[in-house]
Amino acid sequence: METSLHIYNTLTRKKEEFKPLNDPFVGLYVCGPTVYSNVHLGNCRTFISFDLVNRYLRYLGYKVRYVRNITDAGHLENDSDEGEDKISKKARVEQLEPMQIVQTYTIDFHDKMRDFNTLAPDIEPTATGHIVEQIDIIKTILDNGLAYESNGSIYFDVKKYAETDNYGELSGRNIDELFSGTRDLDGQDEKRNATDFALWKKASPSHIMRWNSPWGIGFPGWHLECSVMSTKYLGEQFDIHGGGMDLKFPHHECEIAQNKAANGKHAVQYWMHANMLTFEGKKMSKSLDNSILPDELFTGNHKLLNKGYDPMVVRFFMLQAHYASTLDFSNEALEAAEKGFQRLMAGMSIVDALPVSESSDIETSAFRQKIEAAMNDDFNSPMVISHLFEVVKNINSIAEGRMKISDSEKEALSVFLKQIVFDVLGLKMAQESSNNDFMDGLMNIILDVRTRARANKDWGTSDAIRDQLAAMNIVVKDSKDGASWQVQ
RNA sequence: GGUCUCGUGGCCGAGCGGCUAGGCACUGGUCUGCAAAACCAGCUACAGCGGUUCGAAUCCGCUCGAGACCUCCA
Repeated sequence: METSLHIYNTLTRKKEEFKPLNDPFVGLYVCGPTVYSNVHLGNCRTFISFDLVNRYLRYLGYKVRYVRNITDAGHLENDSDEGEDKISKKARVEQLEPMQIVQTYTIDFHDKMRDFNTLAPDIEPTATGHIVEQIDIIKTILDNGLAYESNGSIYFDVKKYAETDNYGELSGRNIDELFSGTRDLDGQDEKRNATDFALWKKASPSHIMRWNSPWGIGFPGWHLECSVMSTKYLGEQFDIHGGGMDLKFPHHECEIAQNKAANGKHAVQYWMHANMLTFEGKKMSKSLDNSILPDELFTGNHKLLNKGYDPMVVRFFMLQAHYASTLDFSNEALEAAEKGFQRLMAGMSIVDALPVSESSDIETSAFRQKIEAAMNDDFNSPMVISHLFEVVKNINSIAEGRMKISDSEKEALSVFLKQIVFDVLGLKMAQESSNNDFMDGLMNIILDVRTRARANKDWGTSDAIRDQLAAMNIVVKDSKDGASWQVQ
């Protein structure tokens, strides 16, 4: 049983005990989105995964500085040298100012992150806000002889770097194979080797996002911003760097190389990679045209969906899988998650009203120990949830008088569950489908009529009301204490 | 083609050398005018074939199958 936090480090491919560089402070950097379109569900999974990490670190008492960037420049469309900047292209196509694109999708991103109840990062820097710093680091790398200028652009010299350092240490790539596999450069290329990547790109006359630099008008390379902003806000060395699995190569590999080329240090102590959300076994991505937008999922307005799901149901669904495993998305899986989530929340909502006894059959401290052990084991949220359902089972047993709980244990359980479910897992009660007094008033009248019909054994009226409401997706639930309703 | 990961009951998904994870579905029960809801109980799976071991879903080998990265992606 793990009594201290262990993290799977994708650099060493081992689970390692977490020891912050500067306890109790923890530096956490996560690669944020490129804001050229709406965030899709797969993106959200990564950020929810690292939200769990952030929340648990705070639960453990660490003083976390969470930095997550917004990529608003420099991210090229295709090959890291050929294509157009994604934001620039969108701006050109839609005839908008690039910063309009950035603003629109940054707002969308923030809205969705709020829907999913993720904690905002402490610092959210943008690439365009750090052009000066990016130019500075390029100068340093040039001075260190690990980059070269070519026709107004600056490229990182991977081959030179690989003479003293291990390019490929994170992704497990063999540098020689990398060179031999991509040898055939056409004569036009500005780069010395195909593996070299851009630190600064010369802007063509049509390129709208452009800045002045010692090498002429241009824009920064994509990989640079993360090196620069993590160093600026977390220092040359910091604790955890996270991102999606698909950023491992080349993005994170390049980041490592840039940092080492600039200051000789491997910045990151623990590399963490969140795995992909798949649909029918395939990675959800825009290019495969199988991605789903959060709003489509919330409303159910998508050809692949039978109905809409509350953001908390989606979050719960994601937390039922380990962050480092792929998670397959389907209607069935979501419906299962919805039922499970409701069961968990129902259990939580009756804790405070539980009858108490002198003695107690359950011990909150035992649950706490198991649940913390699960989280300590590389943030094993599925295991945590499994333990929580054990707790729910006990809560229900107490409610039905088959088990006992003491007053002090009840208090402890109530506090603990809120900590784990709300603060660490970041769940909250799902929004009532209809949370307004007008609707409640109407429904009370209707259910009151039905209750009176039932009292008179007028089953025809009673069932007609129930059936008609069901046709409107309103489910009537009868219990000993009267009828309640829910929009399905 | 290269690098790597994974194949768990009807579905999703933990576990990763010995103690039947969990959720959903399903079946039975309690409750109920009936149904639904809720609750309780049942449901003993680890791709195939070899090997290591007292013992393997878990380690090793092979076979089959799937996926990711190598080009933009979280």
